Amino acid sequence: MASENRGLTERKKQILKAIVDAHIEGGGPVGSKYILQNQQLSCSSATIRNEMAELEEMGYLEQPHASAGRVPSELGYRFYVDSLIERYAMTTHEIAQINDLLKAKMGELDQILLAASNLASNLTNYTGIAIKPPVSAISINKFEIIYLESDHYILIAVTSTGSVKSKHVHTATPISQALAAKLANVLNQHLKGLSANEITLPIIMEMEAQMGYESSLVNAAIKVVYDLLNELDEGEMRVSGIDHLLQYPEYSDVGQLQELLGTLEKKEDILNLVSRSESQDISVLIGSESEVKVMNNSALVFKPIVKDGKTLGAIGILGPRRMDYAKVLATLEGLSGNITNLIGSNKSNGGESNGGN
Amino acid sequence: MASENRGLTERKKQILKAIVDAHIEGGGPVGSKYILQNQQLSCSSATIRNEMAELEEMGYLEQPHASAGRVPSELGYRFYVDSLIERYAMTTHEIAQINDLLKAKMGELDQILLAASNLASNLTNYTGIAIKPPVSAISINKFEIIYLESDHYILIAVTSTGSVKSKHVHTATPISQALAAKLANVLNQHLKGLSANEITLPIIMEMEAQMGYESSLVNAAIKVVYDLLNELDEGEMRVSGIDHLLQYPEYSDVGQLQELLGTLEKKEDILNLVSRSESQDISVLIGSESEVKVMNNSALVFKPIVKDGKTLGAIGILGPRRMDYAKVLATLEGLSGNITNLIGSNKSNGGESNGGN
DNA sequence: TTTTAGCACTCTTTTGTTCGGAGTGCTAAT
DNA sequence: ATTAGCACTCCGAACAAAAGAGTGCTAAAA
Repeated sequence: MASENRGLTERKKQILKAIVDAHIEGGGPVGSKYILQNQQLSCSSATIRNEMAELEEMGYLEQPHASAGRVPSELGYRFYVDSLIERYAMTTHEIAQINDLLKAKMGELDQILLAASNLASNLTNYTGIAIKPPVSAISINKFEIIYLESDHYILIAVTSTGSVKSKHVHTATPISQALAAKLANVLNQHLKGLSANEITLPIIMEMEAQMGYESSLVNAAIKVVYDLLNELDEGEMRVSGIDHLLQYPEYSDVGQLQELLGTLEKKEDILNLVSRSESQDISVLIGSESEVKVMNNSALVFKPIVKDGKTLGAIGILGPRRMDYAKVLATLEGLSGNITNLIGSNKSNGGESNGGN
Repeated sequence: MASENRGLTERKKQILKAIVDAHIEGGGPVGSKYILQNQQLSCSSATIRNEMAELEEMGYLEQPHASAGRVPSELGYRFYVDSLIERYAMTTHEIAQINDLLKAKMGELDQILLAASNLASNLTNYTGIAIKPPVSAISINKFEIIYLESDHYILIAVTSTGSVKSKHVHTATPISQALAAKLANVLNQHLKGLSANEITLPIIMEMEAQMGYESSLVNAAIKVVYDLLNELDEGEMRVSGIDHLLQYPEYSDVGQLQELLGTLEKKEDILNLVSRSESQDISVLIGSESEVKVMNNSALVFKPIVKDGKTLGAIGILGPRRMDYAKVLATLEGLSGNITNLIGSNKSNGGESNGGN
């Protein structure tokens, strides 16, 4: 394939780019005459027609029906995105908007991601996606217990990613403030740094032994810890700006739109897709490149948010295959830069924060 | 109005109900002939036509155009919901589904609500909504500080509603474990039970005085507390199953659908609507009854989730005005019952839990 | 006085037809 | 290798006609 790309003459590239641009702009098939007008090419429409026929043969273009113009194929888009794109410079206004909104939301990572995807959606007029990938092999770095009543305490856990989760626990046997402290101690001693499947029976037994008479508390606590680790494992995804999709004619077909919304609701597919991507850079998935069947005439662009080598989340854009890639890429790039700044700058007074994951 | 309702003859009621039922079923206008066939009435279509004309005059029916059948008006639906509805009995299968899913999700209230709205959406085939109303005048019952490093601690707050919020704090001046404990102490002493606007300067001053040399810590902490209270104040709303909407012809008009999705995205309107409702019972808002302009041909049904007299959240259903009210009401009723059970039963081993709001 | 049958009328929806435009492919000339 | 020209194809808009559904009204029946 790469060698074929090389094989494209300068003029073919120009024509291909012109077609993709025009199709992104207008949505319909693009004809030879149109290109001739909106592009300074020193040749006639007939020549363009010939070139287009060749481009079609090579797989970069498609023809909806015999006497229609050409539409970029998946391969055509891929080529466009990979090599023809003109970087879109964000306006200062847009940059200011990003700064304002994200600064204001400087809070939990969830909130930042959500705000970012919202913003991305509004800036680009496509659908925004905020993703928190499932954190596999997560562990707990610190336990803390808040004693409330004789049968009621709150178990708090600080995870290895720095986020804090809590759970209310109601005990069958009465506890005291001191007992709660002791329990916290035992938990910290034995479970620190362990992930869900590293908590083995021997460890539990030892903890029970150490708690003596109150060993029943251990069991309850362990169960809660386990639940907690599992919850952290789940991954989340939130979508914003679906209404934007409706403005594009490709989604005026109710059936397909419904299918697309369906996959957006199910979430697993996209969540998998994003978390399986090992690249830390922007990914562009066009149409059926992404095993998710439904996305045939859609494209998904996303950028992971990375800190200290760990992927904490991702923001993305979902839109029609003919989306304005230049703008989308620039927007995501800009946003992710801001987010990374925001969560990287630890020396503030308010400080970065992570609430319940 | 009530007197007008009274004025409806038995036959008029029967006809009205038949029309609403038929329209809910089919979606289109309902004609006199159709009613005659699907209803055992001892009269002819002409009589029915006369009755329908009268019902229209009284405001219960509408005619899309001169020679079409009749469609229930807003008033017609209202009457139907208020007095004609046959309670829909949930199948045991549905009940089992509810139990399974909710039990499994027994975790944070957010999660329960979300799961419930999801379930409601699937059971009814409309769009589900999970709402956490803004908790005005919320206060913090307990502070706790987890010391991490010399310039980094986690501030944890247990709110009056029992949920737990946390924030990482990075300090400008170095702290110690002991100092962190002292700070927690001061916070607990002075801020317990206060809402955001009850934290006055004198209180802050006194706290600073009490902290002596380390008074700068107080300021930073207060700011965090303040942020935290504000975040709690926000209210949240999540939507599931928008794809269901597309199956109803009333939403095949892209423009209107887009508007509706727009209001769903904005959230404030619906959030206001729900939190302003003082009833603890199921509310049914039909069309323009709810100031939200867009919902002209939609209806919103929601049920608050109440515990100890406090509204903790709400689950709802959004769908076309001609929705299957019987089923929707029964589903929400069933779900809310289960949720109330779930969060009410405090004496379990795993226990109810509230993570970061 | 209420109900009913019958019929004329209205409005929508569907279907078929026509027609123009846009765009291509091909061929022959440059 | 490029171009002009032309025949051909296909789609979609516009229009007309027909079919269907349902009403309102009138006059007769109960």
